[in-house]
Amino acid sequence: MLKAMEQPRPDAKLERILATVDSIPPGRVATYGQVALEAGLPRRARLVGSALANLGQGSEIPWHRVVGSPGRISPRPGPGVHRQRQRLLAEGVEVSATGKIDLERFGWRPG
DNA sequence: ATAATGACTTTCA
DNA sequence: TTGAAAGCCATTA
Repeated sequence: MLKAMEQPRPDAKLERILATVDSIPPGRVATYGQVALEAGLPRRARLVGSALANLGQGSEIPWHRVVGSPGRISPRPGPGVHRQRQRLLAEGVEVSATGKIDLERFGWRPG
């Protein structure tokens, strides 16, 4: 028998991560580490980044609501940073020209 | 199995 | 306050 089909869902973790990101309310932002923690995966901040990087264009996931620990949009190649800033501004989140966000005011607080 | 990589985080100068 | 260095860990090569 082929065990090629019985994959133990490598995506299971990513599913949880994406679900968590999807639960971030509009006008709020969460850090990568925070998302990982909420998804039940402590210390997996980088995995969250990978998951988002893997998203297609047409994804419904609000990836723009995820930022780095200091409340700053994580630098990356491409126009992603700019688009993220635009989307956040459109939601009413104050983003400085350098991509800084006040987590005290716009940080997501689960619970 | 070993090594390199990355949308991260924390620590230290 | 800023920037470099090390720590972390699943995914890829």
